[in-house]
Amino acid sequence: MKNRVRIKDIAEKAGVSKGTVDRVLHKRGNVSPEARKKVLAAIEELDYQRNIIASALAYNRVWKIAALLPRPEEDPFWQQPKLGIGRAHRAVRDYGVTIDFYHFAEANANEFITASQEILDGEYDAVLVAPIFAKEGHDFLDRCQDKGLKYVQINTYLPREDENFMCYIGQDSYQSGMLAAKLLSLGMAEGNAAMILHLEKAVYNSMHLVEKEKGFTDFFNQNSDKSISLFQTSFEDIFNKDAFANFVEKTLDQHPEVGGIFVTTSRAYHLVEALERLGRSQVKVLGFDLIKENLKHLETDRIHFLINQNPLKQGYLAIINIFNQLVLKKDVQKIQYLPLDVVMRENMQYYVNVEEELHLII
Amino acid sequence: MKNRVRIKDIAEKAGVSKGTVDRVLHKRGNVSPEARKKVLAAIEELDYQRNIIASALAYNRVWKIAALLPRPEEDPFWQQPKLGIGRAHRAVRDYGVTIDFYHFAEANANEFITASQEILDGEYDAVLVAPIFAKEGHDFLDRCQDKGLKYVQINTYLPREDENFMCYIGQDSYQSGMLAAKLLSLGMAEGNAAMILHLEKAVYNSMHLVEKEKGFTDFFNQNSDKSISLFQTSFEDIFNKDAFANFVEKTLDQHPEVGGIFVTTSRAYHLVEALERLGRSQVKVLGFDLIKENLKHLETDRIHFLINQNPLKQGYLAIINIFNQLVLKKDVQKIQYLPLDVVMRENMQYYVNVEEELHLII
DNA sequence: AATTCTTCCGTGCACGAGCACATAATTCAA
DNA sequence: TTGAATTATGTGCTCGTGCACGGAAGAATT
Repeated sequence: MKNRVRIKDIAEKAGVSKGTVDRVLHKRGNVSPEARKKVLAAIEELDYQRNIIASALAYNRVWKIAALLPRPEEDPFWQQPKLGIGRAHRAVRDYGVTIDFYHFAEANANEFITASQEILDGEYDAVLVAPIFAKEGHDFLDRCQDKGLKYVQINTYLPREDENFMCYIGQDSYQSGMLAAKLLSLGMAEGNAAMILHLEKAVYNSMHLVEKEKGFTDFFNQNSDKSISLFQTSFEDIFNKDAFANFVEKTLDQHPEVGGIFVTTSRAYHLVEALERLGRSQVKVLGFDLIKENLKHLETDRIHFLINQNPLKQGYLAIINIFNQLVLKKDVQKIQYLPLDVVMRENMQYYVNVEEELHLII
Repeated sequence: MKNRVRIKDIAEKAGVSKGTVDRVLHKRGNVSPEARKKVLAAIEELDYQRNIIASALAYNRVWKIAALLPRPEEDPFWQQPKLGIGRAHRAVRDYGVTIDFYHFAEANANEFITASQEILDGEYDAVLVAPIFAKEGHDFLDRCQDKGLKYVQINTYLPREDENFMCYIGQDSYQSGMLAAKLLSLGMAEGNAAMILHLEKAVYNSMHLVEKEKGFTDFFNQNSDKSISLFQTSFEDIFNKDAFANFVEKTLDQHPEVGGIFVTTSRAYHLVEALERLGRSQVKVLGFDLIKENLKHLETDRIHFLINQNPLKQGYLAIINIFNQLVLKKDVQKIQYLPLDVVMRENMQYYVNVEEELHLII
């Protein structure tokens, strides 16, 4: 590593010792104005940049990060961010970063509260959280704020202004609705209808579902080259297959002109299985997330489009961003939207592969 | 950084000195079988993993990488890999990695030869190359092989078997043709025609254009739910706008049923401008690459789809892969296809943003 | 004038791995 | 059985940065 400017070089140039340079660099005080000036001039002139490697080695400290996510055993979606966090951890481990996982059930806000309390008591440097409960999420982040604990949000965005909010990594739900509408509209003819289907409990507590629906309807309002009618439905009890098939059948009978169905959650595969039972597979289906169950149907073109939420990347980038800010002291962007990947049978393999093998520094 | 197992810990556990452990780890020999056995047992038991940070600092060597690409001033596409290489360089700089750029004109194989000779003379540890000339590319890689110089290919893949071939980072051209066909077919009706348009000189010297065309036609052969006819055209002299407009007009007059045009290169914007002059903007257009000229038309829905070749990521990952193999001594995958991103007006902003700010370790 | 207290600055060790050199143990030859 | 050659092992310095400690110089107090 020749030619790289070292602290020692600055010290020589400025005619002081490396200790003084160090005090200037770290703003530790106890430096005379003249010495300070000479050091700063030397830093400027030689274009000094701290050697991160040596710095990390010398620091020899532990950066404690907590990750607070829904239980991955219950929903395959949440395995992906956890995987991404693990990958990122391997990339930054040698800098002294440790990560502890805390989990809660997706339907259980109390578990969220309990886990978040443990984190607050745990002397962490930063926390990565998926604040899927709006109220409890805000409460937790308020307390992080009080305690001076830095946090990164993934997947769900709770708008925040305080100093400790590092960044949000996730999707633009509204725009994903727009994109869904565009994709479904491609194959639809004049007079067709588009159906919005929420397969989730308590839809209107989930801001991102509301936003998706809004984007979807706005697209059709703004693009009126074909006249397409819209309607919205939802169904909660998806594990009751008969009831669900009945519901689908009745809805389609009422709306025989349906040309496309927008499933706002990751459960498009349930719809497809119902459609198949009913022998109504000609309608186009769009859903979210590259989970196994969906991919199976994408491969046979029964699901026509999936929008990828990049959950692995969400976890990966959240850790990398914490690392950049905490350890490398870089500024990071507050809102980081991941791309809305359009996945079809013809390009799915690459997204699935990428999930398997994110080719970054390990 | 507590609890991490160090060489010293292994030495103590095995009852030898850290020098002996070092000799075992680096297979330097001069270790008695018994000592070796004890050391290996200790490594196993304590699950030792080398501290990359400390290792890089101690190595204190320079890794010289050469990058051989077309001149970015001549084609905006090639600015992107160069940007990606720069980003990656910042991420690995402190490990002692240096990168020198060599450029050649896209139409000038002699410049390629000259530059590659300089690289061969330059004592590099690895070279990143876009071997867009098949013959000259193979010649160069043969000489790398003779000299023991490791190489990574981006963008264009020349199949190689030798030891020095590290990996290929780029696209699957055949599959991108398939995807293009699927996308254009979505909006087409029974009896429509799809047009393949090569806007490039010497098309049949460019393997990737041939592959794209093949994928495109294979899609329609394999999916015959609608009967769509296909035909192929090409035009070289794109900078002669009148001649090109004439050509487009004549072609469309001969094929009035054209519902979609597949532009196999990054020059879709030329087509769109010609169509506009002719007042024939209703036909769907698909092209490649998120360059400024294309994005302008994507935004107004005159280009309907762009397939992203991820040129920035190609450059970024090429360097990261060299780093992983050279410095960190990890195995890397030989063929790494990047995803085929479907970009439309509704999701373009995210891909453009990502190009601006790749959020990785800097 | 002698003392404490600041302010300023330099020296030296630590981090963990790599590697050169010195030294100890063993083998082999004469 | 002694000396040389070979093999095995340990010691200590290096990389660049961070930080603690201690000393010097000057200001403030008695």
